[in-house]
Amino acid sequence: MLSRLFSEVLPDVQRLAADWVEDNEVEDSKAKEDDHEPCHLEDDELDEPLEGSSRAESEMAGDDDEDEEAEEEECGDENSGDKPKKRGPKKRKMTAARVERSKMRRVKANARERMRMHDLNSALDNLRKVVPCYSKTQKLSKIETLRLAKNYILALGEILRNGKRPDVVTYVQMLCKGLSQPTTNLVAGCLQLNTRNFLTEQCSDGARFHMPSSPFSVHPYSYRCSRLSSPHYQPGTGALNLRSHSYGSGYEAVYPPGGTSPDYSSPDYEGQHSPPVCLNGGLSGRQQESSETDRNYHYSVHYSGLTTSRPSHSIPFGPSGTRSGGAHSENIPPFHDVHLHHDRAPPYEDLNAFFHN
DNA sequence: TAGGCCATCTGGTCCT
DNA sequence: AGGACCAGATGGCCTA
Repeated sequence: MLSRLFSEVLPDVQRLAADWVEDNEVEDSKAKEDDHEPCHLEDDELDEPLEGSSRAESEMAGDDDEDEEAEEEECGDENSGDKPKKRGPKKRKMTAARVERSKMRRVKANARERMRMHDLNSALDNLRKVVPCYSKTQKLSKIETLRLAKNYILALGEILRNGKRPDVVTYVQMLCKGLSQPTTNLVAGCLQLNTRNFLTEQCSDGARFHMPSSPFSVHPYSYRCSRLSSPHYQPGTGALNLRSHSYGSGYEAVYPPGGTSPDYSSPDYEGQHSPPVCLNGGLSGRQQESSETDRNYHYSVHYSGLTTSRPSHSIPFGPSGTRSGGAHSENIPPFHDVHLHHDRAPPYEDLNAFFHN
C-alpha cells in the first residue's frame, strides 16, 4: 500500500523538487544581481523598516535625532566586504525635516488606505444587501459575498437564457456553487424557509419546521447530515435535498432521482468544495446558531426595487410553477434580520415588469 | 489551540 | 511628487 503510494507520488515529488531547485537557482541569480545594490532605499524612506503594524508605532514614537546617524550607518559599510561600490546617484541625507515629511506622508498614506478599505467594505456591504440571504448580524464573509454574488448573477443569467423557472434545488445549487458549507447552509436555509407555504408548528428551538405542502419537489427526499443526528432533528421535517456526497465529517447527502452531481471541476468553481447542505430549516457551521440564539432569528423578505409593491414574497420556483403564497417568512417570529433576496429576482412577472417599464 | 476572518500598516508599482 | 492600487505581514478576535 505504502510502496504503491510512494511509487505514484514519488515521480511528482521529484518533479516538483526539480522545479523548485530550478526556480531557486533563478531567484538566487536574481538575488545576486540585486546584491550589487546593497543600499537600495528610496530617498525619503525610513531606514530599517520594521515588521508589521508595530512599525507605525515605532515611527510615530519618533527618533528624529537618530535618523541621520542611522542613515549614515545604512550605507556606511557599503565598502566593507568585497561588495562592489554602489553606483548611481548618491543617497540624499535624511535630515530631520525629511524624516518628518516622510512620516507625515506615511501617516497620510495610511489614512488614505484606511479610507479606501472602508469604501471597499461599504461597497461589499451594499453587495451583501443585494445578494440572496442578507443578514445584518450574520454577515457573509467578503469572499463568500463575492462568490455568492457571482453565482447569483450566473443564476439570473441562466434564468433569462432558458426562459423558464428552475426548481428550487437547481436554484440553490447554482447559488451555492463553490460556497463554504456554512454559507451554503445559510443560503439554502433561507431559501427553504421562504418556500414553505405555512408552518404547522413552530418548534421550540426555532429551527424545525414542518413543510407538509411545499410547492417544490424536494422534500420527499431524505437528507442526512450531521445536524440530523442532533437531538433537534426530526425525520420528515422537509429537509431539502441537494447533492449526494459523502464528506469526512459525517456529512452525507442523497441525490434526488435524476439529480446530477456538482461540477466541482468546472473552471468557475473556486475554493473549497461545498459539502452538501443540511436543509432542515436550521443553519449549521459558522452561521448555525445555538438553539437558544435561533430564537432570535427572524427571516424576513427583503425587496428592493421592482417587486416592492407585492404583498406576497414567496419563491416562484418549482416544477409546478406555482407561487407559494402565504409563506411570508416575516411570519416566522423566531428569526430576525435575515433577508431573502432571491425571491425578488426569479419571478418572471417581476422581471417582465422590470423590462417593460 | 488551530484556523478563519478581518483591520491595519507598509512598501512597491503604476499613473497623473 | 503624490495618489491609487495591490499584496504581504502582523496581530486581534472569534469559533469549533
